[in-house]
Amino acid sequence: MNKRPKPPTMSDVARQAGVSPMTVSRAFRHDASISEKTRKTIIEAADALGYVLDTTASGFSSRKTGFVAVTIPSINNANFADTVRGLTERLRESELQILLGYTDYNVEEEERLVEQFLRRRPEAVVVTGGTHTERCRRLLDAAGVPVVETWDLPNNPIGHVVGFSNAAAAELVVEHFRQEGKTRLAFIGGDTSRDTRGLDRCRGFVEALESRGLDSCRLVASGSPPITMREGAAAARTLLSRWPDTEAVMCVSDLSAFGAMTECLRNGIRVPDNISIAGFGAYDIAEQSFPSITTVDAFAEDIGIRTAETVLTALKAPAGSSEPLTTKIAPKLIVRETG
Amino acid sequence: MNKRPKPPTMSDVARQAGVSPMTVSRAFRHDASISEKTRKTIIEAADALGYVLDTTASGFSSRKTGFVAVTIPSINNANFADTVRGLTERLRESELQILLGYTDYNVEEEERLVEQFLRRRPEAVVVTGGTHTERCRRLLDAAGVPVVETWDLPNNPIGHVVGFSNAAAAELVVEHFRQEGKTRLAFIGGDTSRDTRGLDRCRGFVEALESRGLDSCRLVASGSPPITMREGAAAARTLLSRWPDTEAVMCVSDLSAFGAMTECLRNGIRVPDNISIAGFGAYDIAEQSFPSITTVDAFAEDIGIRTAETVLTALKAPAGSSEPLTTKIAPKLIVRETG
DNA sequence: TTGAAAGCGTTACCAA
DNA sequence: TTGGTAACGCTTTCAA
Repeated sequence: MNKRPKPPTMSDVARQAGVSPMTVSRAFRHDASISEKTRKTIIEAADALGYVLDTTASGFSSRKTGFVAVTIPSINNANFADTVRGLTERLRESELQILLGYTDYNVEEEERLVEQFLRRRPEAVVVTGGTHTERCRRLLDAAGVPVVETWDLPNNPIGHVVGFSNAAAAELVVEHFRQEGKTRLAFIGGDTSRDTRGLDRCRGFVEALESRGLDSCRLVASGSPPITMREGAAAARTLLSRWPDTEAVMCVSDLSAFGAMTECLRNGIRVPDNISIAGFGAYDIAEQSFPSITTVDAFAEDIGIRTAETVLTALKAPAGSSEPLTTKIAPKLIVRETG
Repeated sequence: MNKRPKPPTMSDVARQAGVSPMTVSRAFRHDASISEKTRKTIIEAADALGYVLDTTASGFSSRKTGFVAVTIPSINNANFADTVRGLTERLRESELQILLGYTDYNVEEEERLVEQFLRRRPEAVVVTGGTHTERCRRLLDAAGVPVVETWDLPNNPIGHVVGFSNAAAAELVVEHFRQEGKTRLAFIGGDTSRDTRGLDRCRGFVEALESRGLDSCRLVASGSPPITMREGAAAARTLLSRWPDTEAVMCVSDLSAFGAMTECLRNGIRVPDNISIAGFGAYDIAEQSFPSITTVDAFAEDIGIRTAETVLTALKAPAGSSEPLTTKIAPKLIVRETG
C-alpha cells in the first residue's frame, strides 16, 4: 500500500508527454479526435506515472456520472440477482455502471437508499415494485432522470415500467390446480404487508378462487418476507393441522415451497399423491429437488435485460421527448412432479 | 419525470434562505458548527426547492468519495451475499457506501472491474480471494488506499486480510468421515482453475487423505465454477458409476452436495446408509433438505463484519502508520443427517 | 456562528 | 488535430 499524498493528474501527464492537459483528456475518451500517435505517447506517459482517470472530476465537469442506481429488495435472492445480472450484462458496453443497494423489503429503507443514491447524481434509477413512500416518489420525480419500476405493473407508475402482474401469475397456478380437479386449495406466504409482490400473488390467488366459486379461506402466513424454507415448513405444519384435507398449496416462492414439501415428506405425506405443491420464481431448487416442484417462471434475467434497454432508450431520447415505456413480461407456468 | 435542465445548487438554497452558500454547506454536514435555528431554516428552504446534496461535487472538492469498492465472484451466491450484508450493515453508520461488482470467478474480469472502480476513487477496496492478475495487484498497490482480501489466507497478501484456510476447512470434513470409520472418500467440485477457493478445498481434501495414508484418486469435476445443483447431480452419477463402493463424498459447496444427494435418492441409494455426503458453506438448503446435509460454516456474514471493521480501522489510522491486519476466521463443521 | 476567497481535476467551448 | 479559458458545485481555509 503505497501512501502517495497526491495521485498524478492530467496536468502531470501532459507535462510528461509534452502536450496540453486538454489533449490528455482527449486521449482518454473513445470519441475524441486525436492522432493515434499522440494518444500512444500520452497513454505511455500515463502508465509510467501510474495515472488513473479521475471520474469523480470528469463526472463533475461533464455532469455525467455513468451511474445507474438500482435498488432491489434483497441481495440474497436468486430472482433479483438474475435481474441484476441481466441489467449488468446488457449495460456493459455502454459505460454505465450499476450502483446497487437493497431495501430489505422496506419502503422506508428504500427512501433512505434512493436519497443516498440521488446524491450521486445517477443518470437513471431502477427500483423494484410500484409501492414507495410519498417522499420517495417526490424525490424520484424531482430527480429529472429516467425512472424504471420493475417486477410489477403499478397502477400509477412514476415513469417507465418493466414487469408483470403478480396476481395474474398466481391465477396461472390456480387454473392449473383446477384442471387437475383439485378444489381445496391453500396459499402459503409471509405475514404483514411488506412484500407487496407477495401480497399481490396472494390477492390474485384469492380472486382466482372466488371467481371460480371456490372457498378461499386457506391462507397461512409465516414469518416476515422474504419467507424462508424453514418458514415454509412451519407454514405447512400449520396448514396440515388446520385443514388436513387440503388438496393443493401454492407458495409465494419456490424456497417456501421447498420447505413445505420437505415438511410433508418428513411427516410421511406423499407429494403429489396426497397433496400438490407449487412455488414461484423458477429457482434452481424447484428443478433439482426430488420430487421437483411446479413453479412459475417470471423471467427474472429478461426483466433485467429489458430494463437496461429501457434505460438506454430513455437516455438516448432528447430531454423532453421521452414518454414512459411499459414492457410487459408474461410469466409461464412450469409443471413438475409435485403438481 | 420532470425534465429540469438544472437541479438547484447550494447557492439557490442560500439565496432562498438568506444565508451564504457556506452556511448551507454546513447545514448538510453532521459535525459542522451551525445554530439549530439556521439549520432548520436552510433544510426547509432546501426541501421547498427539491434540493439534494451533490456528492459528486462535494466528493470532488473534499477528495473523499465515501465509496468502498467491493468485488465478489458471483452475485447469485448466498455466501457472498451474506458477506456483503455484513459489510453493508457494519458500514451503515459511517457514511461509507458500497460499490459492488462481481467477477464471475474470473481474474481478468476482476482486473477490469477493479480498474473501473479505482476511477471512482474509492476510499478502500475489498476483493475476494488472494489470486489476482499481475496488473490488478499493481493497480491496487498504486491506489494508495487500504485493500482487504477476503475468504482466503493469501501467501503474499496485498494488504489486509479477513479469511480462513479453505484447505484446512476441507480437512475438517475428512477428519469427520474418518472418525465415522469411512475410508473410501471422494470429492466433487468444478473443473478448470477458476475458483481458487474451490481448488484449495480440493487440495486440502487430497492432502488430508494422503497424510492419513488413504487413497485420493476419487476426484470428480463437473461444470465450470460455481458448480450448480445440477452439476453436482451429474458428478454424482459419474462418481457412482466409476467408483460404486465410495463410502463418503465431500462436495465443494452445499448446492452441489444437494444435487448429489437428490441424484442418489432418485436412484434408490440411501443417504447416509449407503453413502455419506457433506457440503460446504452452511447454506439454508443444507439445513432444510431432507435428509439435512453435513456442512462447514465459514461464517460468511462475520467475514463481512470483520472486513468492515478492518476498513474503518485502516481509514482512521494516520496515513503512514497502518500496518496490515490479518483476521482469521475459524470454519466450523456442522454434522447433520447425511453424514 | 457565519462569510469570503481560493481551489479541487476535469470537460465544454471556442479559437488556432 | 491541438490548445487556452472558463466553468462545474462544493469544501477548505482563514478572517470576522
